Amino acid sequence: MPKIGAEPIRKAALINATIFEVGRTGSLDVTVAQIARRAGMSPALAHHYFGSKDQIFLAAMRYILRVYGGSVAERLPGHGTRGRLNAIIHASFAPQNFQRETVSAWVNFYALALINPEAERLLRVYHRRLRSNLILALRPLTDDPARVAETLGALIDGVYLRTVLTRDDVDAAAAEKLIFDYLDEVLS
Amino acid sequence: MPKIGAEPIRKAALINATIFEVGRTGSLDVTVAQIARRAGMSPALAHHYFGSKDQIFLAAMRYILRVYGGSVAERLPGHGTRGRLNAIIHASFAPQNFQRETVSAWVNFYALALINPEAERLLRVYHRRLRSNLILALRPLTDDPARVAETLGALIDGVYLRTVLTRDDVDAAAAEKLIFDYLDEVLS
DNA sequence: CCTGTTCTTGATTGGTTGATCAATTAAAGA
DNA sequence: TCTTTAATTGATCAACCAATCAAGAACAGG
Repeated sequence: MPKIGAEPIRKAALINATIFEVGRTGSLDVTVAQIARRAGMSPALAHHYFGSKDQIFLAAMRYILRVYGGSVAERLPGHGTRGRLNAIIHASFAPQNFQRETVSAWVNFYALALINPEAERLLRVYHRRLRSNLILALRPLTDDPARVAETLGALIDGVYLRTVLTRDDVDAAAAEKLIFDYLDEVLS
Repeated sequence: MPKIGAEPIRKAALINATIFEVGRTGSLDVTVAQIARRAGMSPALAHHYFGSKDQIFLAAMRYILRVYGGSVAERLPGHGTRGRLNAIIHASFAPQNFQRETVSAWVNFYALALINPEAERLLRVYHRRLRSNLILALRPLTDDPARVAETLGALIDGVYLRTVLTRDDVDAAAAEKLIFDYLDEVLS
């Protein structure tokens, strides 16, 4: 079985398995053995490719952020005056982001960012990128794009968090509507 | 030493120690032994009073929510037309909420709510109470207090989360200003 | 002084976990 | 064919942990 070129395949499988297991258990309290078994290999191999459990988590977090970034990018520039804005908001409330695995990954990575400097750095990068995307989208629509972007970014995070944490029936459409209502009010 | 009436004192000490240790480590990955030692007793006693580690966490979460609720209540009704509103917002961004222990407790309890039904219930209660407080405060200020309350609540959560997660220098004043700017725009 | 209750812990246990390492298998290259 | 390199795992270890329990210590009430 040992064919050369297994590394990227194994790593991808481990990242998938990590997100799946974090989603299934709802916490970062998953063992390397669980992850490795889910990915169809021995725990020793997982350590071989990633070195430590922390590195596995960070790779999974990078992947989640990359997917989100990609989902924004592929919707840009969009159509119309608010095309860019709509694209970003729509990406943020895409069904993908409400899947159990994604939700759990985000919330737990937030917690991870509190103790792991690299996780914190990744979160910062994500925030910066979202912020500059929003400012670019808002420039033709308001006098103070920076301020509106700051508010809008926080609002997106807050609405997302409340939707996933305190709703049985996740209503992405309602969440989006709340954002657009805000925009209708603040843009004019 | 075994004086009668130790239970509430021991429990309080354990709750304090729990919040301290969760804050220190930045995660829920603290042992009962750590908590008990910090509270100046044996791990066995902690189990004796709370039954399980989960119950200790939930008691700590109840305490955090109660403190926040109290900090809102003691500022109400406030002065002037926006008195109630100012009070709630001011309580949400009080220095206490930016202490390492409090921040870590909140973020980790968010994650806990994903897997522990009782934690989720507690979070729901908090959200409901904040919501009805906001609606009451907004009734004389807008035609649609429910919608503004929903937005404002999410905005408070989002701004708080971003402030504590992606800032080295926590600037509570800037966070508050962002909230008030939103209100100035949407009210009137 | 005696008895029941509360308080308290040391010792223990059954189970788990991240990580290491030697050893095996198979492909690639010369 | 022979050698080097990548892939892969079983076995294992040292550490840690939540929970239990029996037993001791001290107080209150009678």
